[in-house]
Amino acid sequence: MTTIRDVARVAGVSIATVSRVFNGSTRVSDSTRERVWSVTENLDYWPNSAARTLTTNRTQTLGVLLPDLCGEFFSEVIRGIDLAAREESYQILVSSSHSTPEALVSGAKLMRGRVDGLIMMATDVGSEDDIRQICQRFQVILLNPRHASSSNGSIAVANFDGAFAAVEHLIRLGHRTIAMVKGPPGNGDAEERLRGYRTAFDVNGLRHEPRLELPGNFRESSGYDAVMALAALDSRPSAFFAANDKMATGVLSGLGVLGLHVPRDVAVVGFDDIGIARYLDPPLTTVRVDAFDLGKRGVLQLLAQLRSPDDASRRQEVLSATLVVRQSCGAHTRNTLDMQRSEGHSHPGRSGNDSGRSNP
Amino acid sequence: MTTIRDVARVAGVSIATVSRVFNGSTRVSDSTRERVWSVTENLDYWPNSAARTLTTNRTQTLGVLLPDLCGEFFSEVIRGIDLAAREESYQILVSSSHSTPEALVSGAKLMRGRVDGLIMMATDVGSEDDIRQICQRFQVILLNPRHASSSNGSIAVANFDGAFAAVEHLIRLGHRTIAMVKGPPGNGDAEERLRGYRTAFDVNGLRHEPRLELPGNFRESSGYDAVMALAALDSRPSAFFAANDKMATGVLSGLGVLGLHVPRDVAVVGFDDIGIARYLDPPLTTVRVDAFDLGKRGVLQLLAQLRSPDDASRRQEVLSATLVVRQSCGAHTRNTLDMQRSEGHSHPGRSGNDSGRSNP
DNA sequence: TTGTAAGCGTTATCAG
DNA sequence: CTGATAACGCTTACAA
Repeated sequence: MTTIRDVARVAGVSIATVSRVFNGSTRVSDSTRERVWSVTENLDYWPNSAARTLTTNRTQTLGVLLPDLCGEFFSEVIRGIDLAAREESYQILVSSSHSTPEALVSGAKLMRGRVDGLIMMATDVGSEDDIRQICQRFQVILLNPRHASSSNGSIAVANFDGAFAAVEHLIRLGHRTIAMVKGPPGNGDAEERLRGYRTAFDVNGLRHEPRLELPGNFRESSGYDAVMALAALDSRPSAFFAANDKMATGVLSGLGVLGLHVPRDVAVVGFDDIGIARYLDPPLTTVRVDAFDLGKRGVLQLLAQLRSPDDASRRQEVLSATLVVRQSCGAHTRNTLDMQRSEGHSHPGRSGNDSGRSNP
Repeated sequence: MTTIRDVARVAGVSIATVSRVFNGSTRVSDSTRERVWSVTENLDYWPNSAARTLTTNRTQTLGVLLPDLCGEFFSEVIRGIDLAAREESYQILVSSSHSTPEALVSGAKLMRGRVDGLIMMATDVGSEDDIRQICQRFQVILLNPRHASSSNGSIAVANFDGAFAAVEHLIRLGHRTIAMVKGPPGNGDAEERLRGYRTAFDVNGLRHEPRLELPGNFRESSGYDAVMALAALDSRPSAFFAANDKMATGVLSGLGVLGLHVPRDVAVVGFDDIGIARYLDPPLTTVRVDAFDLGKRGVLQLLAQLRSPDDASRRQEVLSATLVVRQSCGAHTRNTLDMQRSEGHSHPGRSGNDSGRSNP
């Protein structure tokens, strides 16, 4: 393994000079510089980044701590992080699939000395202490934090606003009995979405009935189950709001089994706008969260923070969640299949995910 | 920033002893061990991984070099890598979005001294020299390599076999005039799939007509264009084989516009089995490549290689590509929509991507 | 069982 | 402009 010493020896200079050449110092004569470069080339020398880090305390690397890499949403977040980081010549060190706060901390420990800053998505049950522990060692940007505290930069997702907009939209369409399939208890996103649901009723002078708030766990099956649970009731809801798209898919299945047509008999709205949402039958009205942008913004804010670490004003950004109206809510009158087709073709090859590259 | 020295000083021992405690050496008295741990706790000391790397030459990190992180396929690969790595207590250092061989090399350079090995997906136009340069510095596993050479471990994708199976399936269904929408020229995957297409004809004693081989670029629009290009012809094909699912989607759009029903009038088969394939109308028959498994296997093989570096026999694995028969090829007689529904509900919450966690 | 000290491959601070 | 040399934080013989 060739080191800077080898280059220095062969070039007949000191290692300090070689180092200067690599770091673009001007205090090197042209002839020396050329000689060093040429030797470097011949010896095919690659500097050791770890050693460099030890002295400079800089890594050109951003740590990414995620609770789980499963699912489209996280993939998109990672993609956003990666692209933004690459743009700024940073690499990313990923440690994911952390299901417990302890695992999160141990992942963070391994990053000590190997990253300039951290982008972190806290777990559902994230212990505040553990997170604080991490935050006092690294420059951190929290993605979708439980509680935005001013001591850390963060990018929150407008769960409340999105849910509110979705339910208000249903109310505007004339719905009064709107069921909600909730997310898992203790999950911050789920709670905010539920709050948005309830508030939409309040604001419009309506009452939200507890019996219409059905348990769910973000999985498809719980959407299905929710429909079945309500099927027996006397006054069935005219609309369903599911706390995520997967459960909305289950709701569609359940309604199909019951012989109910969507949106003619029942309206359905989801949350997330996952890839398949527009391909469902009928295309799902949902609330879109731009996961890619979430990651990208995290990087940009972290980099800004790294550049002015003393700046105490850590920003708390909020990523908007926007209602995407398709067919499942009944707002459109067009034929469902026609719409699906035309939507599929109106932007050929222009979807955000379309890299135009081979798969694989 | 507290270091091992601080711990040693406070605990009243030498740094060597502290180091021994952390590294689980047995040659430390119980009392000392306890004292060191307690001081570590109090000082809240986290070891510096970079420094440790410098002496041990081990990083517990795997480098991942990808041409591009866009698209579902790569996300899945990353996910497979991440999960497998995590399973073995490795972190991953990602450098992606490399469009040129030079960028790939510069990404690799930055990994010098920071990874134990590399998982690399070579670019379409990957210069052999650059790749060799990288391979002689790191333990490398090549994902989906252009040409599997025995000097490197690799996981190839059975593009040829998959395409062959797809086209043969169409032939068995009675199709004789089968158009192919090709991938971009120069792309290894595309070329192999084309070869599979042609060979299926040869093997069955049929002739493949060049006029039925249409240009494509892996984007949706080129599938659409291909259909339009053939629409004018006298003897229209009874089936389309697209080199990837995105183009197959475009083909479906095009046929829809022409008023042709799939699969009654024309059969369509794609390649990749991207997430939406089963939700298309009709559900797309395609060739499935398990991207997750590709990444996972890469990690496992790399780790095996790291454990016996001298073992000259670098394995060349091949990842199978299997035909997934849905409705678009016409092999099934069931009602299309019924099938979609039942498929959607028969495995509620059990899809590979379903983490059961919040999105976000 | 513990301490001393020589690295690991760089960068950075001095003199020259 | 260039060269010694002391860090950087840790591991690991080698001694004690």
